Amino acid sequence: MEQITIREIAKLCGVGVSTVSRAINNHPDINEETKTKILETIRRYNYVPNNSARNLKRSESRMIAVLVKGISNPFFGTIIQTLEREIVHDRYIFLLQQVEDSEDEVEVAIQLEKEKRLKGIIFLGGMVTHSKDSLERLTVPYVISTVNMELPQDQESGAVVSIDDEEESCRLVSRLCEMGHRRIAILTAPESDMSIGRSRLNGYRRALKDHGIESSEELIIHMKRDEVSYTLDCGYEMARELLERMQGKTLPDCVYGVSDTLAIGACKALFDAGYRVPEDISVAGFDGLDIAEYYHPDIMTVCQPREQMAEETVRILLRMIRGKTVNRRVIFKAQIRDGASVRKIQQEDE
Amino acid sequence: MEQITIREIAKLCGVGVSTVSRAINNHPDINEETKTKILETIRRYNYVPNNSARNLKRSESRMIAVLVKGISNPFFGTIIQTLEREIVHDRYIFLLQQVEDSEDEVEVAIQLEKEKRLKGIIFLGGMVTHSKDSLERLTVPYVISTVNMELPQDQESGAVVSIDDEEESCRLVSRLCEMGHRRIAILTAPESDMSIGRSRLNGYRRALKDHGIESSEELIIHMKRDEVSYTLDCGYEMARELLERMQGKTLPDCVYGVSDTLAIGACKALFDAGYRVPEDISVAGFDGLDIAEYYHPDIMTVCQPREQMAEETVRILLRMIRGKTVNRRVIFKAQIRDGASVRKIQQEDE
DNA sequence: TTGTACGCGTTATCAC
DNA sequence: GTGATAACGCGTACAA
Repeated sequence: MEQITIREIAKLCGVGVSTVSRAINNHPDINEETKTKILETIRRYNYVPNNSARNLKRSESRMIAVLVKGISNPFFGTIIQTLEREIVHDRYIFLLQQVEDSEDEVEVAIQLEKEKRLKGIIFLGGMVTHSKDSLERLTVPYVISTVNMELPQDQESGAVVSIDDEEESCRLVSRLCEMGHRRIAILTAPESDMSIGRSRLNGYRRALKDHGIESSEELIIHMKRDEVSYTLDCGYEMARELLERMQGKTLPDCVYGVSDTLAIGACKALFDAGYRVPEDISVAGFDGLDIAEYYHPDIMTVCQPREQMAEETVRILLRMIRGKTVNRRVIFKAQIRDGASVRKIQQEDE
Repeated sequence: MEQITIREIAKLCGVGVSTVSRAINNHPDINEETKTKILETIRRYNYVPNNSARNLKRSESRMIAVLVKGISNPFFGTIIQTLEREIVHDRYIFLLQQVEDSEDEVEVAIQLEKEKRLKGIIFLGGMVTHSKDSLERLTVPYVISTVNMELPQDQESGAVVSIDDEEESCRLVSRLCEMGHRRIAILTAPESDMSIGRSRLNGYRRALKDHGIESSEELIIHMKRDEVSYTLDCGYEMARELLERMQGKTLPDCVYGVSDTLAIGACKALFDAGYRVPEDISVAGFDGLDIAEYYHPDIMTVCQPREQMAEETVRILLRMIRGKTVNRRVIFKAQIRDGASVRKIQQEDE
């Protein structure tokens, strides 16, 4: 299939290639008449400029890329929308790039930066551990969003926007304790995980300790097979395992899933086993997904200020692009959203 | 920031650029020793080839692009995963490309095809109406997946894989009728919509007619403001409107949301209004999302065979790429998944 | 096995 | 206002 090029358009119009280029790119110094004629033949012949050639030649673009690992994660939905809105609002071009689980997001970023002459980069998800060596190879500003990562001190072109997972998890569990819950089970990431699963587990442990409750290993359910997967399925399976472990023992007062999806999956397992939520057992989640609010009963959860975080992410990135100094670490406060999935336990229970 | 190029690597190693190129691209005809030396210096200097230049020069790639409109739609989650698995399995490179709501997916495809020298294209979502003119400009095979679109007869390089939305919707509503429901409300897309919302509404109408039930306009709720948005919110709002319309009248037996998200949103509105599902009113959905199964009560729905459809999509595309003839229109049969959200109504009700 | 030279399709810099 | 022409960075005939 013969691809038509700018040269042929030029020939067809009896003009030089640079004139065609001017017409395409809305340059001011061009005769309106010739311009319309050129655009006309471009349409007639369905000519489409080759982006690779353009990127190659162009010294810069106004493009900001959002690299997201696990794009089907419902947590990212509104965040991506907000990022896009803000980026486009500032007249930058928005590029959403999916990163495979097996890929290294920083490597992808480094390649993309060259390929598209990026102005800035936003990382969403992933980023558990990254040597400063690889981050140093980025030559444009970047923001790591919704992942509470330690940034090397000398990374002047990088910033982090997130919540404090451990702290918020601790607050949630404290709240549960204050509502009279003492036997609180947790569904979390594999033992090997060093990301949010770990932080939220640490917060859980700290809250129990603060309330003089001894944490029991049998109430801590980790995902199997070292696979991090915050899915409904997974929550279901983990709750099943919990119930199995509990045979012959007293049921926990409450099950805390470190993501809303885990919590909802757990609810299903409890219902299937004939329990009621929250009458027989309470359930709490984390993240503040819409579905947690729409579930019946609605799930008590830690609501991350996703829109604000996304807005702040873009704000910081743009400031860095413009060479201004910024706060390189912004930790948002989350809000506990009460839900009917957690009941208040009478003091007489103790 | 000085970007290092292949030429400088060549100079540093005291070899020609072609030798460096050979080392990068794993060409066989190169001395192992020089190759390792080159790769070593590439690493030392953090050289990264410019993809734009590569794409420009390369006459072909082994890349298949998946263009998805509305990437955060949970319906696409497992489909995308399956597509990727199958594409990678056949040793093609998978590229996921988001298409903005405001963009024309075919235009994006035409550009991308040139830029990346694509071998094939898969469209997911969108594609409501497309003139054959624009589709004709694609020079590589493509498959429109999960959208039941009419393809112009002479489009030899295109195919469609989907379900028959009208038929399946009709089957679902017939099932509801057979379970004793007569006053069935439907929550669907705006009147202007000509895509799945329209088809599913048509199926609803046909089923009622088949069962000798007169369809009542007041039981048909369209989305507001001509915005197509299959969200929980939207389902909630529409159910609220339905309840308002029903003041002083008998409640419908059942609410049918043309997507599971709408159905779940509707449940919330019903619960908030003090009704029980399904005791006071039944609810049914469409699509077969995981969350419909995990919801409490679990939602009766039409389960699209998403994995099979995704597999078939790739199979067809690969056959086309290899120049074989294919069935250019594959309509899958969906399966009604029963759920506790719909109750059986005694015949005495009539 | 290796190096030279050309071309991929475009934009930018000049002259005119 | 317009047209040559030189890059952009890489892959690949072809010659060595």
